[in-house]
Amino acid sequence: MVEKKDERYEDSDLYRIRHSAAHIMAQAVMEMFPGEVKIAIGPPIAEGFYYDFELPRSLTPEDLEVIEKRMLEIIGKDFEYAFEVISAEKAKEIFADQPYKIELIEGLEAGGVDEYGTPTDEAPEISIYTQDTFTDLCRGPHVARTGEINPDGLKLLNVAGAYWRGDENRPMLQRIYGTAWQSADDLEQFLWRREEAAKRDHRRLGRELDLFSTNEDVGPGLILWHPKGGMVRKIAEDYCRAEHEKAGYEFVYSPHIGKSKLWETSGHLQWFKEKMYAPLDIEGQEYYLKPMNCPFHVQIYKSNKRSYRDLPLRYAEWGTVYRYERSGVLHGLLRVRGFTQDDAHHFCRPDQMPEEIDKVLKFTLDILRAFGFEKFQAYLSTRNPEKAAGDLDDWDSSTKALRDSLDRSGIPYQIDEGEAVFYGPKIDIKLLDALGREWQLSTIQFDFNLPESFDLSYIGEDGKEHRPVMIHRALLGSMERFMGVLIEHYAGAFPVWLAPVQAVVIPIADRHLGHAERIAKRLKSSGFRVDVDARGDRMNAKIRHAQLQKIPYMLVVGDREAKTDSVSVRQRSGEDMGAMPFEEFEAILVSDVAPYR
RNA sequence: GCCCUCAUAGCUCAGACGGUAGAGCACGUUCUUGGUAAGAACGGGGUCAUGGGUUCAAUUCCCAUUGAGGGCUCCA
Repeated sequence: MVEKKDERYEDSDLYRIRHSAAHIMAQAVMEMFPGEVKIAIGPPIAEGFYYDFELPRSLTPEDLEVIEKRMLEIIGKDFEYAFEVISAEKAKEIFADQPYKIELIEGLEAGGVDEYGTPTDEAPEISIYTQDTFTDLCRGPHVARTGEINPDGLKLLNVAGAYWRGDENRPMLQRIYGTAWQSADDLEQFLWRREEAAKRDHRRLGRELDLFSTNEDVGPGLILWHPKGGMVRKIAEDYCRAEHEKAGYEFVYSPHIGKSKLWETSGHLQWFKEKMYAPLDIEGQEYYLKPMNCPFHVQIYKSNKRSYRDLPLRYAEWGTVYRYERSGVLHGLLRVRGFTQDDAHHFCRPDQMPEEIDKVLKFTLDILRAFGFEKFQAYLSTRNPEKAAGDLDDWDSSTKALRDSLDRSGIPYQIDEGEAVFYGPKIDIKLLDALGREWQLSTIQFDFNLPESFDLSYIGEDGKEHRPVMIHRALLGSMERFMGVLIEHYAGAFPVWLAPVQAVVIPIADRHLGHAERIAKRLKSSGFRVDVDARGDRMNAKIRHAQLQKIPYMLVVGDREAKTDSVSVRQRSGEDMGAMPFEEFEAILVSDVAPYR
């Protein structure tokens, strides 16, 4: 990002340039299909702009070249942007043959929402911008003249389908994405970042590093973990389990299916059914594949009378759940149909709640930091009146409890109005990766619905039954998504503690194989993951192979090393650390992984 | 699910007016025994995603299905 820090994007020159570029694109498209184009909206977005059109035919990449060429001509003519405030009647006249614009104008007239559907306080005035032959309904702002757009900073990117107003019941439009920058350099940097992101794509790295795959016969959205990916995941899980144990969690296991009665009681069949798979018939009883683990944990809680002295109870499970996702939304490891949550449920007394939320928030951030993530943004999701179980007081008090805890934690947060799940408000934590991209993993959810519907209780100091409160949380979220994020964050070059192979021993000639095997054996017996590259290739090829596999250390051994029981160490950064005694290298490995043992 | 695009060897991709296919990498064998990012030769490997249709003939054209990619929407 190159915007100035304290300036809002909406106020920046870049925003005007992109907004204006969108208009110029619309003009070019309208000229391409005279009288046949219905224009929708075309705003600037984070790194560019788009415009949605209804067109007589599908656009091709060649069309984009033509449109881009025409845009450069329009820019070259240096047309002025004329701004005018007009009445709704006049606007309807101007856009008489543009049904989408008419709908927008009617929306503006009614007030309350702006042209992009965002709620506004006062009824906005209606304005138009005109450049050359093209007039668009628009509140601006724009650059003063088309010539202010740098033609070398402009590029059209791709075409995609998009529903009018994002509503799948409305017409499907064609959206052209483009980007515009102040300089050719900025554009180049942007394209470089895109390329870098493509290189880090976890689907590509998953194949190249032999971490995981999917398979047509297995089914879409279902992941097969290969030994290398499985190792990374195991290390991550082992580390987390140990931390959970230290933090007072107990481990439980639950089955993958449960009878329909369970899901009726829990409310899932009422609130979550569209994400659940069709039931299985077992001896005339209906069973459902689990979309969540909570009802099982609740039953474990219920298996005994609980005393106030027992609380809080924290049940953790790496539980694999299955949820129906529409085929078009599946994406690598990030959006799948079967995934394993690092799930846990806390049962506590109401008075323990604030402290419990504080603890789990801190625990979450500690774990994420351990994996190398430093920047976070939290979101507090509040009640959705359409989709909410339980009574309003509970929602209010629990939302307040979450907000108070966020305030105490000091991490920045936003409110997501109406985004809560059916059983309670929640905090979602998103993290920023090495490329500054935002990912949602962690979720901490208040749940007062299940204690109620399963009639949970504990015996208080007063000898009477009381209702416990429940927190439902996943820290890494799903292991699948987390691994996807981790792969992209590190571009596949996992830190030593997570690397599936931490070092590879490379014998220079066959006669050094014995020494290589001995080195590997000693490191393995100290608990390190070490391979010997015994293939018939030359040393150079083996080093190249290890580099491409992003193995942290390459240990070259030849005559000199065999004689002195040493290894020559090359790091995957390319740095040659030279020869060192075996013990010295082992100490390096030990210190690399020390914080995680 | 919807719109658009795509599917040829394990991977990345060529290919032909419709006449059953090729490269590089990977894999195997042999030669080479090397000092920090690819040594060489030879070899095995494809029902051209699946099912229909058109045709003398389909991997190629058409339809459907499955899967993948870019979006919309949604979320862990």
